[in-house]
Amino acid sequence: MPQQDKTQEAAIAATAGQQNDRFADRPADRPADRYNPQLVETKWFGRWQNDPHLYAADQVSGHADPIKKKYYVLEMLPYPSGVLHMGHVRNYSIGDALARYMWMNGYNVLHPMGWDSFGLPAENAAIANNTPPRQWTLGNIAKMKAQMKRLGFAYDWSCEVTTCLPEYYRWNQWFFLKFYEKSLAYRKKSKVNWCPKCATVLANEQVVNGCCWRHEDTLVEQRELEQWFLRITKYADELLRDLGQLDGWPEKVRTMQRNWIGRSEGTLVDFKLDYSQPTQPFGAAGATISVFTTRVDTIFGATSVQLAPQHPIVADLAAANPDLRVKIDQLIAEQRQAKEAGDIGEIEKHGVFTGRYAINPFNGEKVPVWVANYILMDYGTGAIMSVPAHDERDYEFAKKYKLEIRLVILPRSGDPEETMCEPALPFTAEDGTLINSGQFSGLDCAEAIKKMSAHAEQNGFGKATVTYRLKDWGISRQRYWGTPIPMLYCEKDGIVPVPEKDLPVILPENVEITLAGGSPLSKLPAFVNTTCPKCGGPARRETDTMDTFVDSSWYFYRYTDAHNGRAPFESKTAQYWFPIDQYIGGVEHAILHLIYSRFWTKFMRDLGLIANNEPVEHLFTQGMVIKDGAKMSKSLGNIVSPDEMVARYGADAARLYSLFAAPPDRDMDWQDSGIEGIQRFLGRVYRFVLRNAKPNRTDWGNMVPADLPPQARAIQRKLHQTIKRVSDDFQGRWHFNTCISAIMELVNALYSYEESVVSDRVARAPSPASAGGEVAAATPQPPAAEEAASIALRAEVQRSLVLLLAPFAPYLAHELWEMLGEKENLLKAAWPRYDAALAKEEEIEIPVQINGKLRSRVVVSADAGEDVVVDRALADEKVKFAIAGKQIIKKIYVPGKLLNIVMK
RNA sequence: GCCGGGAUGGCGAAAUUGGCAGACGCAGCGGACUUAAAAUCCGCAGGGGCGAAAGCUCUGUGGGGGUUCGAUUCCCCCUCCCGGCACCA
Repeated sequence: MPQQDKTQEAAIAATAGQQNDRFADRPADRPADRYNPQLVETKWFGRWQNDPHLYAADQVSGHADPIKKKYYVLEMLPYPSGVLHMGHVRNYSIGDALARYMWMNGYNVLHPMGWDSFGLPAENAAIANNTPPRQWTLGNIAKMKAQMKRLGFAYDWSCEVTTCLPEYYRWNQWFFLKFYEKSLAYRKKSKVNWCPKCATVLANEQVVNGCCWRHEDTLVEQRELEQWFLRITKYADELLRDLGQLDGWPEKVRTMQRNWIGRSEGTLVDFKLDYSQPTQPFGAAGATISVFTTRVDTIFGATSVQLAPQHPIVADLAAANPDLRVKIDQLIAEQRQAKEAGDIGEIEKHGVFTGRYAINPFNGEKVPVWVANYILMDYGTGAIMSVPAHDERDYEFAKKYKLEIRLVILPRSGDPEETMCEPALPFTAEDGTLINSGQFSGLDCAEAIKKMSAHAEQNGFGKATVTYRLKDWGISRQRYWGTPIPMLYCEKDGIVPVPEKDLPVILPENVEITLAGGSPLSKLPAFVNTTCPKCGGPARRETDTMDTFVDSSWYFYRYTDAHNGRAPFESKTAQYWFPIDQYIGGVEHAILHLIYSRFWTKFMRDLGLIANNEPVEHLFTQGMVIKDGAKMSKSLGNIVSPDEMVARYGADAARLYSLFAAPPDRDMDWQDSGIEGIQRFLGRVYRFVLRNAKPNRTDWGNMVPADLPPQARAIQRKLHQTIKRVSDDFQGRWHFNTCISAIMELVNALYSYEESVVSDRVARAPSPASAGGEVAAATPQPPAAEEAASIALRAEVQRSLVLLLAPFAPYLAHELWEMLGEKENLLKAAWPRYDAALAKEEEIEIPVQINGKLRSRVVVSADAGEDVVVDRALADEKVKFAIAGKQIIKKIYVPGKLLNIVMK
């Protein structure tokens, strides 16, 4: 504990004796008279530490309570960098509030936490500090776990998952074998991002503006490497289709996934190179150029074929033409530069004519074959037909190189009699009619696309097809700190999977980590050299490790059965808990993690391990934590440390503030002064309960009488309104900022009530109150009936107030709960219910407008009809004045809301 | 360029279905308590004008238009900020 707190504590202890003796009936360990978060939180922290099963879900196999409904609430697991940041605190505060709310509503709640603990930072740290990645990682986990516990998050640590341990990653390997068995894992050559300074592969997300994230002046190269892929594209259609069912997901995320999958229906059409011009032999790539188009209806307007510079046919054509080779290399360089600069969209279009022609199979026309820098090899077939009249890019290109522009679609006119007019070019809309298109002239575009695709297929030069932007998932990483891919290479038997019984393939330790010379594992003969399980001969191990997104694709299933040594998890248990009821995390994972997870779930379903089609029922993406107008980052120096906040204001204040400052789905602006206000509020609650809690009284639980005095009735109404507001938000829109505001309003109302009751009593009292500052002590006794009503009401209010606060500020809530003399565990105490009748206002104030301008207000009973309101309004002096001498045209009454009198 | 989200007091924000704009909190100001300060409690507070004051009045939700008795909210156009995607054929 910091020195400051010790002195503060000492000061409190020293003054304690001087305080009045109203709490003489409290036991010796009585609470401090002032809210001291450190005292409260360390006390409960200690108790919770000693109860490891506090937050454990009911066991499923055997004796889960069949009446309780399950609720699986999950926050995205962190990478163990070693220190929590405010974004984590916000994320976990949302999930924790929800978990606690669900517990209090009687659910069987699963609320686990784990560590996404493989990945490159551990290797960097190993190089920088000469610490083994495992040691560094496990040390970080210990630190962050301690931080999480101190923050009071209610996790069931008995099912903690640490992805870098063999007990977990062996199941990554097991799944990989299953993928391989089903032909969904395969090996092929592929382009990867390569940083020459790091001498290693980078993930796409580690390439920033075409440069290495750690060497910002070093351009990333593309290298061809043999890589393992998972065939996610097999599920592309299902992944797309089922997005439609995920109505518990933000539309933004669904849209992002839809775009990422990028399904595009179109037609493949084969253009044969012109045989009548055999000036060169055809190369290995053959003589047919297959193009992909979504607008086969415009094919009669195709006036050239455009190839990506990397297209295999281009290499053949250029082989015998050094001049062409030079120009094409130039195009490749331009394209690469644009990609690296991240503005491939703005590349200036360049192309070069190959000197060859191809034949449009629809009309037998010869069209020139060009190579262009705006054609991408990794989309479609890397070749297009160019239709300048009906495509903006083709139009721009044709204008530049003076290629023919031929109109083949006219806009469809609404009136069939009307002559169709020539559109401004390029005309790219799909509501048109074909012209100059042989037998297809006169068809609508949509109909033409179908008929022309069918025509191509019947005649063997094309077919309707679907293309995706989504690519198969390359999971090989030439790094050390990851799951070894369980495959072997035998000279005799080729690629051989490691037999299941030999799993896990253990990641060796005591490995020298360097950035040079390829994967560290490849330099370990003891790891690499093994025997082939088929022939017993010598074999080499795969030395690549898996992408860490593999780890996070299924970890939430492992939570349900974290210690299973025979299977990744027990199906029955997973079926009980899945799908996840609520998943909470940052929107930055909208694509990768969340699409991989969906893919993995569908694969596990096809394996028969689970029954659900989707892993996550409701997804919530919280906003970023911002300070001084920018995302918190070391380089900007605007980091707020959770540890420091906990030390200064307490975990409750840090958590409550992270929920109070903005709605959770929006970015929140961290202001140090804001958290002080929250601490003040918690102190106000503390003092109120401290003043009013009288745990030894026997009339504590008495029913609140129906005929309360008006001021007490107002408090009761406010209480029930507050319970309604907070409960509704948990059920619906999750605007915890306004929930907390509502609780603050309730507390403010209690202070006013206390004040007014006291002043009433003082007014009634025979003599002025004696000095002393503490209102209650100075108060003369009220009549017995009123006192009883007041006590019963206060008991209800205080209990409910503490319960309402429990999801947001658990430490203080537990402390106050104990102060109230409650014995039951607050975590399992019933969430307060509101009574709609008690929450209802008896009298309401109706604003009266004249011609839309507010002129007065009238007070009526809540169930008053329009006549009453109008009568009351017309009798109002201000209204009378405003309408004098004018004529009432109409009266608009919105029940319970407003009256507007329209005048002339 | 396309697709989202956003713009409201000095600041973070609220207004849930078209109905009193600014709840709640911060900062600020005034008062009480105190020898004093801190802490605490009470009160004031969008801006302009008039008024000693109570109050009255005009104005105000990025800008411009529209629909409506009534618009922060719905429609059209524009500006700026944030996020994602981007010659995807």
